[in-house]
Amino acid sequence: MPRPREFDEDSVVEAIRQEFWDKGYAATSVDDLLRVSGLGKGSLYGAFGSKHDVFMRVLREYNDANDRMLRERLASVPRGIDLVREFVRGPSSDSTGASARRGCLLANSTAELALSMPDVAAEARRSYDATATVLTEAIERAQREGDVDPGADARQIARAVLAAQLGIVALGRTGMGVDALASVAEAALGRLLPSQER
Amino acid sequence: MPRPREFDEDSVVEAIRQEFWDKGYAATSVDDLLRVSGLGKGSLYGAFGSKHDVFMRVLREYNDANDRMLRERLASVPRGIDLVREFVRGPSSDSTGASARRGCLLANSTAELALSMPDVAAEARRSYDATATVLTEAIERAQREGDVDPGADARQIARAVLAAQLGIVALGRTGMGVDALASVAEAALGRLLPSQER
DNA sequence: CGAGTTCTGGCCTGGCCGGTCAAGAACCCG
DNA sequence: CGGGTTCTTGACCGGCCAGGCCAGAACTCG
Repeated sequence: MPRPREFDEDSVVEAIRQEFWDKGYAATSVDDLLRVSGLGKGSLYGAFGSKHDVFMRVLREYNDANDRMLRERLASVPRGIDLVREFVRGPSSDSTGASARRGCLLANSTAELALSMPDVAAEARRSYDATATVLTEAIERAQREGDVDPGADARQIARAVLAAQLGIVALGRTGMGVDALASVAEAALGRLLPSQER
Repeated sequence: MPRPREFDEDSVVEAIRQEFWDKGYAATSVDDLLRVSGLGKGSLYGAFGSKHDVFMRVLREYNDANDRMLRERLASVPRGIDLVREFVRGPSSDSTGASARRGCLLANSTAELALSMPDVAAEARRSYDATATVLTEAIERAQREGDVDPGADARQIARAVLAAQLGIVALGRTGMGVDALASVAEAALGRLLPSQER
């Protein structure tokens, strides 16, 4: 019996995600959110709550989507080690460098907010842990497939790989060229995963 | 003949640095800066210019101090490879984890602002380049000292080490425990620098 | 077609935003 | 001790901030 919504919740979340991603949390005003979503103030607050609530929702959905994508890639990739390579090379795979400059919403948000917003820090831990878990599985598979030394601690390698990728993302944000970025990725890969068949 | 300043410029810059470091750029108001510095508005604007100007000055001095410290450590450390180890372990060396949570002012600022403030991005490139240069020198020295494979590309290793450290800093900001952080550092070090004598 | 429920747009508020400026104080030099 | 210069204080500006609120619209179901 109620009046139905005139907007699609998912596309609003996506539009708002773009805005937070580009400007950061504090630099994005609620008016910005209204502009990009096309909503009125009442609708936004009614559907999502405060600015902080919208942001947490955006961040959670972003992380969930990333983790899901990573899992799907792991299932579809020919060898476990390929996922790891893809993961580390990802940030430098855009030839224009635009997406490298943009960085990762989670990494940006953590750097900006983790100290003052405990829930952002907790969400970051949750998501990075999920990522490390998928990477660990990929590396264990790579060990079974003979691409990684079976005696190594897969979880430790996974964490080192995650750190390297985060570092590459951070460097990419400086506007450093994608070729230089790619060479960092290759250097890290070559040393973190010294497989026999490179 | 002029009236002399009543404040010490350096200690004002330091107090303001703490504030920007803890809260980020956008979340820090000019009133915050006045409060922590004890200055009146006119004095602050007269001495430093706009909020943006103060911030850039703080950031530059922070980076310069870090690069200078790294150089000094390179000069005083027994072996080149020790500097690299120190550098990667740094973020996890505070047992309480407080400084790990705080992260690095440059990394935080780059993540928050690089896209919307080109001068921040440029300053980040400059500083990371300086860091990579010192690391390269340390690794070249380590090659001469027999701690690193002399056939390797020192600059490439340096960049991979820098990326790993940046990643560890990023992970530290999530509030992840220092012991886990230290194990990431050791995993990265053990694989990036497989010296014969570990 | 009326009652009940939710959604929508935007007005309103109190306060904080970054930044300017004027008036007077503190100092040095002549 | 007076003139010149810079520094300090704090009032003030227009505008934007996040969020509250409300009047009315859109819909479903009885």
